[in-house]
Amino acid sequence: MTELLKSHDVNATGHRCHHDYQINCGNCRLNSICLPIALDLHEVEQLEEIIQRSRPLQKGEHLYRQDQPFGSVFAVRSGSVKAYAITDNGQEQVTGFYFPGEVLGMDGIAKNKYASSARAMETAAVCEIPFDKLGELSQRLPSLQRHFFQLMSQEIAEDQQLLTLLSKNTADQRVATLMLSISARNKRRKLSAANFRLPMSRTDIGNYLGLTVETVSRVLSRFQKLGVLSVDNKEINIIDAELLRSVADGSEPT
Amino acid sequence: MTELLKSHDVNATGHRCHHDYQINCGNCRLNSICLPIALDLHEVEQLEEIIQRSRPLQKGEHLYRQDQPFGSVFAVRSGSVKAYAITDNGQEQVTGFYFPGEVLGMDGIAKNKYASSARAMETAAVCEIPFDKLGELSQRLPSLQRHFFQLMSQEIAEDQQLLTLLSKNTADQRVATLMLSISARNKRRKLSAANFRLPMSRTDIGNYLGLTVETVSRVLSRFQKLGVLSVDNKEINIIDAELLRSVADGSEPT
DNA sequence: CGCCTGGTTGAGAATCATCAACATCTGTGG
DNA sequence: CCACAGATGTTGATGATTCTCAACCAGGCG
Repeated sequence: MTELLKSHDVNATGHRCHHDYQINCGNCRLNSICLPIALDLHEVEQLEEIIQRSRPLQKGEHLYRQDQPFGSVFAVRSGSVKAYAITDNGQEQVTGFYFPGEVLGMDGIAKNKYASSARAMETAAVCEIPFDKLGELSQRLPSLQRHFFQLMSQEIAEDQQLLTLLSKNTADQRVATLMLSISARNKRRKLSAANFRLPMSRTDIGNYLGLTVETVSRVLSRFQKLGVLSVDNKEINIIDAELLRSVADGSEPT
Repeated sequence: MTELLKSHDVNATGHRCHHDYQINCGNCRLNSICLPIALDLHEVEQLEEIIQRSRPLQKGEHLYRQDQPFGSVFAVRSGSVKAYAITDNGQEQVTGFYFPGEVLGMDGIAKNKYASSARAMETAAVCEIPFDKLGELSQRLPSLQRHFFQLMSQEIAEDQQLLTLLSKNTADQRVATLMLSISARNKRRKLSAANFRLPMSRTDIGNYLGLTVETVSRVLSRFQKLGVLSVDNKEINIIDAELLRSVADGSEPT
């Protein structure tokens, strides 16, 4: 319990230093994630010029809304964002969680309007990248064009993995996989892979994974009972990562 | 029964005329689907030059295989193709069905190797588009670049719709939605929206929709009993499209 | 302090998976 | 052209996982 509070402090500190308005792509700690390409200094400067950094968004504020005219894609700089779509028959589907360094909004390009809405799950800062300018710039910078093709391709590949998760895996496997995913993304940002705070509600987790709140809650409780991880509200502490992995890939019959 | 045979002939005829080797993008009946952009004549010619058209593939032949080095994206010219991925723990997941005019293989761009395999579900012809050349050409033709961004964005948006389907909808809704999707894609190709032959097996349908073969079979039988559609092996005849839609969106409690 | 949202836990119900038998279709070789 | 074998599809009976409904608990905020 007291252990968990410590890890929470670490995260909170991480936040504060990210809310730095002076940041640019060149010095951004996230650029190896957000722009994992060999853009040279001059090229980064050109990209720099089209990117807009606004004030941090408050929890609940929207980056964009479904059916609004598409204009920009967004890179998360700090905090976290969820994307969700409302279907014709009015049900909400969470389509993704986005952490610092990750890019969202690309589903709007096809129809020139956003296919989903995006809102901050906590205080968050984002870089807004106007897509028309990005297109122009990509005409001149082949590596930038290639990078964006890759980003979109990655989103496709990840969605397809998620399809498999929803289509073939049990509640245990889905929850375990999400925990591992968040852990891995934390690690990539040089944060703890074992301790983290979930920014989203149980309802959002369930919605994303195609499960009810109750099932998510039960699964997490069971994981705790089994000693796989500890749960204290939104604080997660992965105790036995190996076991969690074996649950996720189904080799561990829970 | 005899009625159905007739519709089958129509499809078969459609096939034959598509297996035309002389075809090019300019005269391709599918170009409004495959390239729904304002490429001018000269631009189409340039695209033309990089596209490769090989002999038709036999049923079961692969366009590409998972983990192979990524090289090209493919447009289906005739027949149909399924994409599927094998997960770490060895289970197969069908990630998509592709019909004439549709483009696949874009999941390979991110990691420079294909994230899935693709095989012909029946005799099929495809256009192979080497991606490095496409990238170069996109540098010079802004509308082509834009088109490919749109294509990939569309794939993302469609995958996310599929996520919703798997995550929130019943077996009935999933099957109904797939039938409507195939119907709509048929219609787009100026073929019958009501009568068509499913190129894929029940197993593939179930795999794609996250259901077992038995469930797919039962659902189709029930639909037939309810007078929504008629099923004769792979021949589908949509009898009450309105009812089918209401089943798909959940407003019809079957 | 108490309300309200969000989370947990329990009991019963429903959907879909599993297992099993049977039917039908396809294509191959006699 | 027919017969047979293997693959594919259908149908039924049973069972497991997850959902639904309901009660309860905890924490945050006016």
